[in-house]
Amino acid sequence: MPAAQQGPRARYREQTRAEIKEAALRQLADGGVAALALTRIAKDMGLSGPALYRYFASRDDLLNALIRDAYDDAATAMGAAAARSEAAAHGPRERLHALATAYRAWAVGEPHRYLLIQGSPVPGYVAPADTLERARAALGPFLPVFTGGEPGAGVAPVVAQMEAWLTADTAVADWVAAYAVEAAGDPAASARALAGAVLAWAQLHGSVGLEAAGQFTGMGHDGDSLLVAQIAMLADAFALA
Amino acid sequence: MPAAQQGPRARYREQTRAEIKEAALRQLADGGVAALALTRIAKDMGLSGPALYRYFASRDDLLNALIRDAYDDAATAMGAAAARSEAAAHGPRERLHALATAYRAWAVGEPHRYLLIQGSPVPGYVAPADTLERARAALGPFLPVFTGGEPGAGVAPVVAQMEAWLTADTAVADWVAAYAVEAAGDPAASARALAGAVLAWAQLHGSVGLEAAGQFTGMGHDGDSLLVAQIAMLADAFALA
DNA sequence: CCCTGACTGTTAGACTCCGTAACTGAAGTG
DNA sequence: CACTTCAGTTACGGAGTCTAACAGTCAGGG
Repeated sequence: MPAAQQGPRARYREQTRAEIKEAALRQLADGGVAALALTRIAKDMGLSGPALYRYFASRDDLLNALIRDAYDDAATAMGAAAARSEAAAHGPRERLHALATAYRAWAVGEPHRYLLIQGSPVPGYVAPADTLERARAALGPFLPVFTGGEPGAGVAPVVAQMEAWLTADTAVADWVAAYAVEAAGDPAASARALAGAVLAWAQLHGSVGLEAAGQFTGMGHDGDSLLVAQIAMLADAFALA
Repeated sequence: MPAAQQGPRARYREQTRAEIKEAALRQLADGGVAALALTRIAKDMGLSGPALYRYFASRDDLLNALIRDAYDDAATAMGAAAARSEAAAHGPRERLHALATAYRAWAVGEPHRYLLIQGSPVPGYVAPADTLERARAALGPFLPVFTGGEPGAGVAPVVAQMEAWLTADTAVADWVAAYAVEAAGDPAASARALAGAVLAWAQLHGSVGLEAAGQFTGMGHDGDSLLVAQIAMLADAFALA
């Protein structure tokens, strides 16, 4: 829905919202979530304090908007990587590699945004419903990679659990069906896909999350080779070609 | 150094510091880092605001103390698990399993403390020097597990990088030598140990970090089976017995 | 035994930030 | 052209960090 012909007022409003989010991301980049202060943003923009409340109901509201944007951004990055790899007629192993690399590139390119969506949440925090959908869009491209895999003994329990989850939660089943089209109607293949994607998520968060949090600074390896090793293990566990 | 015969004043001081940290952990547990407020702690303890500054120079100082404690706690938990597994004469694979399970148990038992040490840091934050040492103490028990492994092709690049790191950083070499006594003087075995430990760290953070951050709530699997699958992959990659 | 000094606590206050209330001016809209 | 909507303002209350100045108290040396 392009806000183009929404009237000049609405357009200006969207523009200002975007400008606020830009300033917020700058503050986020140096100083973390704690450093994001509405008053400071206002000062940066030449506005005065409460004016921002015309655009965002609260600091949390702004933060949620940033989270949404980050998910969307990550999802499009992953979708693009999937399309590229698809176009290159890669095999599953190579596709997994491409997706993982894209994931890491996005995350370490903007670590503050990665930490925003995958970092420490407030204990009481419950993500808005659409967040779950966006997260699924970001991880969806991993699903079709594993449909043709042959899970080894180590990961078999996870596959079994996923099969149960698929029957219990239709939303998840729909998600899997939407991305892993080959597996549609095949419970075993769907469970494989889901298990692979979840494991990929965990593997990725392992190295990428630590790297984004700066835990690797001063260490004698680069995050890329670590990630490559992790996804190689995962590909082996599913006997990907 | 037991503060027992340090005079009654110093003893009382330590006791109050501990009491403050307790209250701080309670606030941390429900509400996250953002909810930790010195004034509220003071109110909880029947004190009034600035009194706490007699015990901690600042909010950050208190936070650092909590981080130190958390590392120490995690390190002793891991050390105990290692000792238990050693006593049971477990093989490397079983030892890895025991260590990983202990790691997860500590982390999900007190997720706020795990997130405190492995979660999102402030961008400009530089850990105090002793933190690195404590982190090494927590991860050290993983080192000896991998000395006898045979790294497969997927993880070989990481092993190679670790070998280079070991020659470049004597502190790391000392750390490895201290925990992986079998590998002392054997560069290849030391590199294997280091690579295994770093990969184990990444694997663990993958599932445990996501679980501690609450990302698995409402999902159809338990964190334990995911972790078990991940360490099985790692054990396979090093061909552990 | 008492006196001194260090230590623990207090209140007052400066500063920052979030968020609300009430008001003002200037657009867009009928 | 009148009217309404909306963006912006100042004023304010509440919470939090931290400093400053001051008061009571207790340990330990002369």
